[in-house]
Amino acid sequence: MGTEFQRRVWEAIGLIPRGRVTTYGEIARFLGRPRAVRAVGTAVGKNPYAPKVPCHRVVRSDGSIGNYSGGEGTTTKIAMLKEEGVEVSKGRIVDFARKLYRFGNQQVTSPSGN
DNA sequence: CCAATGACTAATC
DNA sequence: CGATTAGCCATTG
Repeated sequence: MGTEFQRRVWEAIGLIPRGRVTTYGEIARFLGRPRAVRAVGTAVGKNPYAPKVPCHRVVRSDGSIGNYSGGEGTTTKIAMLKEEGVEVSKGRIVDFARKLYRFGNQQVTSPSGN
């Protein structure tokens, strides 16, 4: 199903915690192709695991909703986000900076932290 | 392989 | 802030 690249994108999306969102750029960077945002967008759009992969948690870099292929499109996307606690106002994520999820956010218990 | 496309992004007007 | 342009990359014909 799909290519390696696409699978990686879908997997990355699966790592997004509920109530949070991420951007195509973050995913692209996570995959090691920070300039392949277009390719990421295309891959997400081809995501056959619609409900399986929380692709609705992927928004634009400016906090705007972006696009969506399922249901009523962006409307459904916004509705699902709201269900998870992500408010959307005027097509933009409310408090985007705080809702944004970044990969590699993993806290590495620094051995000599400090 | 070349050309076109797309759930994007950043810069400019 | 809205509209346009150019850049970028994987996928598809």
